Amino acid sequence: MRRLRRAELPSDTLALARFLVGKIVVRELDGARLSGRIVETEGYPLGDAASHAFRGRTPRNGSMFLSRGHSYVYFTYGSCFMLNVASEERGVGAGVLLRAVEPLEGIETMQRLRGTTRLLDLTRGPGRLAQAMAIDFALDGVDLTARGPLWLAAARDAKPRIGMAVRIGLSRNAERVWRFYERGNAFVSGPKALLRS
DNA sequence: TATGCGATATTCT
DNA sequence: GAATATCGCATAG
Repeated sequence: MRRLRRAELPSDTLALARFLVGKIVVRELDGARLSGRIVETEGYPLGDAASHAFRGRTPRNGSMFLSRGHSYVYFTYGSCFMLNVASEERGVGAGVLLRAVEPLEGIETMQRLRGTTRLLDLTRGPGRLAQAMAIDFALDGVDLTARGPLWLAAARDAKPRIGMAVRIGLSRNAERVWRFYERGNAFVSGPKALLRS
């Protein structure tokens, strides 16, 4: 697999959210390799009231202000880690949430980490995806375009057919169509009724 | 298949 | 003290 270079990443948050669908997340864990093909993302662009960066920089969201291609990992609902990709220039706070992947390598390890063998429950949804790939605060702020424990790889197959939909679980800016997904892929999370195109 | 609710901790008000 | 970029189990239809 070929690692993505920072220069390949679109420098606009929503363009990056669309670009990442079909790309691959790779997790190097104790010499083993876990990987998954991204099938669903959400953009949290500059000025978005639903973005963690909206009210400025804090200790929690600092990684959103790194240059694009760095990870931003946060914890919510008392039990779920979420993996995001910082999406703008250094000093600007914005990001793309990775909501779901399709498991490729290391499925047995993911099953152990998740405590289930059901393939569809492994990485469908942001909290599950983080658990399946052993992602926590230790991976916050990592450069995903460099060699390391977590990185992004180029797409393996042809460009996916991309659909758009509203984001999940928000109250502010909930009507914005800033979720991107691969059409027809069973690993896309959320109610089918929200898929608009 | 669809909807509802409790668990859980970090952050900001 | 309230809200939250969720999950998994429960119940009903």
